[in-house]
Amino acid sequence: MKQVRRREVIRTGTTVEQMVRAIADMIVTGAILPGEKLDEISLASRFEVSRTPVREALRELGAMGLVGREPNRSAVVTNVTETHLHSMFEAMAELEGICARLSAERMTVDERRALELEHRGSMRLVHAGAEEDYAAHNTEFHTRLYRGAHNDHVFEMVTQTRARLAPFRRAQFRLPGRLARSYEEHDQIVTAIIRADAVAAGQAAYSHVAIVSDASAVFATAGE
Amino acid sequence: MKQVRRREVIRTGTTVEQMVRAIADMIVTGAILPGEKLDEISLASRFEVSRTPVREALRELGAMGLVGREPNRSAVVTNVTETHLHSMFEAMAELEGICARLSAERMTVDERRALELEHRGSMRLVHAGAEEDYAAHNTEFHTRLYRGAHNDHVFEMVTQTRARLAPFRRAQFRLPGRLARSYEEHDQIVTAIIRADAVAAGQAAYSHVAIVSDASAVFATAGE
DNA sequence: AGGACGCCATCTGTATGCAAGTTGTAAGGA
DNA sequence: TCCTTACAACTTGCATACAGATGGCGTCCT
Repeated sequence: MKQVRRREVIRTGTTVEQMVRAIADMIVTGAILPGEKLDEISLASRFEVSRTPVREALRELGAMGLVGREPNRSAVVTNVTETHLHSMFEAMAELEGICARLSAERMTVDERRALELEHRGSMRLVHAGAEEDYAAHNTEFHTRLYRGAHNDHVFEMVTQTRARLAPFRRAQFRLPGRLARSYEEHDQIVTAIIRADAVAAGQAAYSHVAIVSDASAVFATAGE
Repeated sequence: MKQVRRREVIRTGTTVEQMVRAIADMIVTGAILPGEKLDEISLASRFEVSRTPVREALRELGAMGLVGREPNRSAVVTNVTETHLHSMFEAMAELEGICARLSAERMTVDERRALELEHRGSMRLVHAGAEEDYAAHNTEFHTRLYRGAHNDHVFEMVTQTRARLAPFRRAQFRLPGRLARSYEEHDQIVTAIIRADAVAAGQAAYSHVAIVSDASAVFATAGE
């Protein structure tokens, strides 16, 4: 059976980098679902380029782990096994813990203040139950943690891991009461960082992610 | 000035994956040095293929972080800054710590036994001062730690990080007394893992790598 | 003599064509 | 009826050709 679903043509600037980002976004945002095939010709026509740059984009996405590639087979949006998913969430928790710990030690005064402001500002989103907006805030909040660690390589790893987990985490804030609990957990992290309590920050961040992982694992399997 | 140095033709099987591995090996083993340009035409003739698969291989290496790519420029073996190098070593220490900690918790009896055997067997290499052989043992030893963590994603991250650090770590066992000290540090890690003492294993592994990092940083800069 | 402009060589980026491999399907036989 | 097998359509892998960009070098002007 063919992919009958019609896709609109995408007119970015058609450089390979932009295609990579565009396809990655589609995967991360769920416009393309895990397991779905990405054949080169369709993508080429969607982006209005030839197959050559598409192939390069797919290979890059493969190296990033977002799509799987086998010889003479279409690229496929990676459909990770449950154990691999678990390993990614666990790794994510470890990485977040590292970032929070290092942030507690290394953040500048300005960074600490900015983090706290960002965090406090999200309280009204919790009260309003604005899931979408809170999700955006959440991304920003965590990105600040990653940057605050002042370690480029850790930043790279955590960013990539987050990208690969994104497809499985989409519905996390739909869980009843998750917003409020998330805020609480952020609060512990922020407090520890302001205090420069590295151990507490690391632990708080670790469990924050670990909790989300449990919740999302349920959703990921339920959504299939 | 042209790259006058003659390179022999490489006759692998000429699939892109093999080219990626071959080029990655050259970078990791130092056959190609950081900062060196990798122009597509030369590589194509060396591998006896056209530019197309070479381009894909280079893009993949770029995604892996082994080479840098800018628009309309040759790929360049990544010449990391000192701070980035430091960040990678720090990340490596964190990852090793995680692996050792998880290994202490999760290794099977067989894995623990194999690790210990591998370790004990290396003692004679220390006494013989066999740097090359000890380096091979060292790789094997650490790989066992990575596998023992039973976490695919962590394994992936630590493996990739190690690959990117390899060019800067080549001479590490040339330092006087380093072999014996390395053995001692391995011993602490093994002991902790056998005891299933996660915290001790993590700390021992962390400092083991952190120490190596200091030593190698010296060498990396001295080698320029 | 020094600097600026422009041309040329060279390399990267993309398109297209062809060969090889894979998958789905249909026909034939057990 | 079900399984096997062969063929056909389609998709990927690679090579080649062409277009666009960049950097170096020489020339010309000041």
